[in-house]
Amino acid sequence: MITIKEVAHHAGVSMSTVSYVLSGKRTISEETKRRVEQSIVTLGYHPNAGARALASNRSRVVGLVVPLHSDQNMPIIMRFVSSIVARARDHDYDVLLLTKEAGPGEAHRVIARSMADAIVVMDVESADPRVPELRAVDAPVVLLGMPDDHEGLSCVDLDFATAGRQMAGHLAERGHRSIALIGSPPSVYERGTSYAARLLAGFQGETAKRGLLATVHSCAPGFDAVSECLDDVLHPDRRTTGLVVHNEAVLGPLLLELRRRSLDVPGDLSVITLCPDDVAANLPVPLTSIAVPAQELGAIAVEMVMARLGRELAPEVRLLQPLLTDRGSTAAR
Amino acid sequence: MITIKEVAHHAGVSMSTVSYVLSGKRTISEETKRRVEQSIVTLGYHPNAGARALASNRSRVVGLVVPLHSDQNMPIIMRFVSSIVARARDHDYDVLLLTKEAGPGEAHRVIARSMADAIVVMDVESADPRVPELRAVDAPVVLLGMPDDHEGLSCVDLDFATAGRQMAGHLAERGHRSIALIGSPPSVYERGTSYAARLLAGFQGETAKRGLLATVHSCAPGFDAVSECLDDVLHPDRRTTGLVVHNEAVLGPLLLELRRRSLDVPGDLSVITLCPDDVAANLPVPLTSIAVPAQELGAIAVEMVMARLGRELAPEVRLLQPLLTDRGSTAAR
DNA sequence: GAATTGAATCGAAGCGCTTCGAACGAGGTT
DNA sequence: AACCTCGTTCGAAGCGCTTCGATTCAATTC
Repeated sequence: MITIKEVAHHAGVSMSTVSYVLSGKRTISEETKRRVEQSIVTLGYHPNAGARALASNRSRVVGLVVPLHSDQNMPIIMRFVSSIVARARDHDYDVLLLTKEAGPGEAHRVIARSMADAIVVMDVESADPRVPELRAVDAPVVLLGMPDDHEGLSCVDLDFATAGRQMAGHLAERGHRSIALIGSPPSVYERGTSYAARLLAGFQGETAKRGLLATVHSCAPGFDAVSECLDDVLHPDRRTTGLVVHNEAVLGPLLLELRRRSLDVPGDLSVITLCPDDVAANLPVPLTSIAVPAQELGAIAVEMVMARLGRELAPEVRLLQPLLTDRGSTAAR
Repeated sequence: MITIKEVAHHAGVSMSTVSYVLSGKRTISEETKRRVEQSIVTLGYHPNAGARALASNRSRVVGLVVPLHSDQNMPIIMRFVSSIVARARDHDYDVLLLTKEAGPGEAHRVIARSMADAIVVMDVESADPRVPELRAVDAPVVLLGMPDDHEGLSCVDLDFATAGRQMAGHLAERGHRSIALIGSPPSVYERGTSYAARLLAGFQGETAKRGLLATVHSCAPGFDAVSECLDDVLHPDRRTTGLVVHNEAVLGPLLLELRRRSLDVPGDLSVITLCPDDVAANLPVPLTSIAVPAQELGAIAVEMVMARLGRELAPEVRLLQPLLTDRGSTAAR
């Protein structure tokens, strides 16, 4: 293993000079810098992370708590992870993979052991049991998702309430008077998943305000469940003409089932959804949708965490405003 | 921060004694051990990972290279990740998240910097460009997937050739004489995805051996592509009675299209597939299938990597034997 | 020309841990 | 009584890096 000492010797300078070339924390003459960098390349030097962490009291690692068993939304979770890793690397940070399933102690463990300098937590729920423990973690913590009680914690999320309002409004403006929200399986609501509840609240607020007839349906994944749910949604009494779908896993089967029933989108039924843009665009019928800006949310989370690494910074909640893309799956009536 | 020194002082022993209590590398009297453990709890001591890594030359971290952009199969990728993290934690190892997209240098980087002790690589392809670089990494490396040239590297994978044979055999034994393999889109084969090619080889070997009439079809996702593909598969000349599907994305649309054509499974057509068990079970028609044992594959990968951490061990290829679950979607004729 | 300044570099003291040889008794052997 | 053994424990030397004065030397100032 090549050490900084060997580099120093090879370049004819002291260890500290090499260190300062690497960190840029003191001015080094161009000439010396060049020689040192040359030696580093020639010898193939790689700084030892453990030694660095020990001496500097910084690991250059962020811990990321990922829900690995989450029954659905895997693709979108991956998008978050992917953007978080990429942004972290931009800051020359690596990502330590922690799982939600391993329990709440994990964040504390990696911080206490100085394995990571900060924590990003995904998939935070309304009444997330992890919140108290996270509040006690002695390092910057940023949550993706917004628990009801987020005092003292920094959060980033999409403004789901506004999204719910927007989607209901979009249909209302096109003359729909009876619309339905197809949401996640009951388990998701029971678990108190914050985003589901907030979207629901926004949806119901808007439909009430506009005096629409609105129904809400939980839907499990799988063809049978979808078919059953549709039976319910399309009950003739209600003459439902618009669907707001907040359940990515169900989109494919739902469109299949509509086709099977010879219901045209948007001729017979208008459909609007909230899901990643490429999912909405690549369905059998492209859907008008609000995107979950996973990329941006992840990037913001990393920025927030990085900003809090050096200095003490007040906790902050950032709600991204939804953006609606019209793909022609909603019609006027 | 509580250090081992403070623990030692509190327990009235030397630092080294505390260290040995923690590592178990030397015998310590019951009495002393008890006192030290008590002090650790009382003071809330957590060993500093950097210091430990520096002194012991071991990071207790494994690097995991994950394909984060892979457009499909996210759920199954998560299954792998999840089992790998869990098994690694069983060995008191943490997982550093590296992305396939960040390029091949990543594995080398984290090893050279002693950020990780070993590497697990997911989603390895036939002619994976990463293979040469991985071979040069100075640490245990285990691949999930089997490149054509895997000399000097350890690999774990499902035995796709046998799976192809089994599925063809399963239909043959039920009296089918003309069967079709519906595979992935051409792009997958062109990319040289190792598993697709191996399954194909097994399938063709078995059908040849048994003297069956066998055709092979690439199929893109989407309704139209599936319908077109089916036109081809069901060409009257061949009187195809059995389908082997190796393309998870196509399963739903395929079954739907068969239904639309009033073809009963398994009455008119027997279908067998390779996909995760819960996918096979939750389709409109539950399908007899071979599962991808992600859990086991991940666990084996971790075991292999751990086994290679202490001692020098020869590279090894482990192919898990496929397990077929009958869900009644194939009939005798 | 002595004093001051400032840029560039050096030296050494840690950071918190592991590990190896040495030390120390107590008990058993000759 | 001198000598081993063996089970426990201690001391100290690093592991490779960062960082904080201290130092050097040339340029500038009075």
